[in-house]
Amino acid sequence: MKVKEVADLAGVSVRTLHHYDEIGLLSPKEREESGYRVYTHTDLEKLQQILFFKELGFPLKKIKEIINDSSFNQKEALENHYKLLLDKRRRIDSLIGTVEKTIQYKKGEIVMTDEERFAGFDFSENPYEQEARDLWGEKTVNDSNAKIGGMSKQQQQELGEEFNEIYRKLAEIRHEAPDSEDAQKRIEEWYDYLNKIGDYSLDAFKGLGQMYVDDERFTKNIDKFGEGLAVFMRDAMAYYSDMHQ
Amino acid sequence: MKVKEVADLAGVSVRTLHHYDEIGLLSPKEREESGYRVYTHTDLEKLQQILFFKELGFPLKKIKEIINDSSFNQKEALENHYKLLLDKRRRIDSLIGTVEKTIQYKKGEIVMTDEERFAGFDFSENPYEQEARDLWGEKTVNDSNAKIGGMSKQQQQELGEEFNEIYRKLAEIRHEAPDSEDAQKRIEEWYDYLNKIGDYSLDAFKGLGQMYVDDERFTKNIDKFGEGLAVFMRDAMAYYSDMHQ
DNA sequence: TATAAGTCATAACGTAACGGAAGAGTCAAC
DNA sequence: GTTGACTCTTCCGTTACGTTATGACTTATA
Repeated sequence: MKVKEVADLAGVSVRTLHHYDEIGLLSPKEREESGYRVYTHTDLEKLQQILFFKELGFPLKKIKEIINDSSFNQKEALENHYKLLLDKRRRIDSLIGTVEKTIQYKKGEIVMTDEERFAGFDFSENPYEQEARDLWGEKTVNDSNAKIGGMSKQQQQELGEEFNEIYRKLAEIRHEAPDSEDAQKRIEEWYDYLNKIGDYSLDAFKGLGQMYVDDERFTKNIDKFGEGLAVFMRDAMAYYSDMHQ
Repeated sequence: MKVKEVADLAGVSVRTLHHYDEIGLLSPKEREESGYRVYTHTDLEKLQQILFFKELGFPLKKIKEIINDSSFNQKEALENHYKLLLDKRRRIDSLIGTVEKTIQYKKGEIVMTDEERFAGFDFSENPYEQEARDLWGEKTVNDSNAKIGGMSKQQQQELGEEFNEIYRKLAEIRHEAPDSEDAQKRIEEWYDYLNKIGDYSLDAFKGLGQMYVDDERFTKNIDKFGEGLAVFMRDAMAYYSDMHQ
């Protein structure tokens, strides 16, 4: 399918699809010799996913992180969408209630507190946003190590790539012993990398590793690269920092 | 109430309230000697209205036009909000249906057309957006005469002011005869003004006047400045163009 | 009553997700 | 063989705030 067909089908603009291509969110693999974008069935499925996330208020950057993640699970995602859409409907219902009340109030039939007047607007009041966060990981793998905050977005993105690279490499060798030469070499890379961002003492480094196992949000995100990676990293990081004191 | 109280109550940021003040959407009348903004009860009611419109996807500029319009009717507005929220809920329901179907599809239980895959996303498919437009006037008075498109936003805004000015003046004299000297002088201003934007022949000018009466969207918007203004303008414009052929 | 914590103000720059127009190539149809 | 409908890339514009930065004001507490 060509771009306008897709746009009409999905109810988005051609410009939007171009934009999604630009930012690498949805880039149709194929191009005709003319240079025209050709969207396959799989691209349509992906677009559907994207639109679900968008409807639920996720920023495109986050959407990209989520669905490009190798461990992204479509079925799980759909079930989460389902939950979040129900929440959203509840919010709308709450707003409808507020409108009804306000109409009555205007007629002088009831009184209304200021709080009631804003019921349904306040996102923080209901679990909607929080739930979304919980379902998809507080801040995603990319910035889960904080500190990154103080850098330019440019720098962050560049680091993000390397970040994922290191995780992938570690995942590959996660069944080796944490104190093996291979593992320790990779962990050193990890330590050096972290110190390009922040300032990690060996102790902090060790503590961070422990957190990978203790904090389930970290565990979940890290294990996306491979089951058991968090534990493996904790052990390798502990060994590394003990050895270099 | 001071700004943070309001922000917390309504679930918006302080910056948002500052922004609304900046653009003149919601400017608390009172200030303490310290310069602090003080929001009254009426301001809260207005904020509620604003948030309803925002929830329904109206841009702030349009919201400002609507609620600052002297003819703005709160009760009517609330009833429209109610309708539009119901629509929105239907859209969510449709999306929920789409998720359910997609899950079944993934399980291999059903087949799914590409159209079904995007049901609920496409705003143009359901009457939601169109209804919103109908309820609040196609493009509002400001740009209902098209042509303005080819100008910088700056210029448009400047013209917008004058635009409203002319309408107001015309409304003041709308009970005089359309061929009176007064009326014809004002209509000439109107003609000159239009030709600063586009290129209106006298015939086009006459036709435009007729449209003010024939197209109920125009009628509605124009008559906001005063009941019967559209008819008055049509007659005055017809007379004017006949006289200057 | 001093002083720190919290809140307020303005100002100015940054960002996200496109919109819209320009200029040029492509494709199907008549 | 020329329209008319699409397509491409490029680039500037816009909306609705977010995010500091800097300085003044208020309030709770030592």
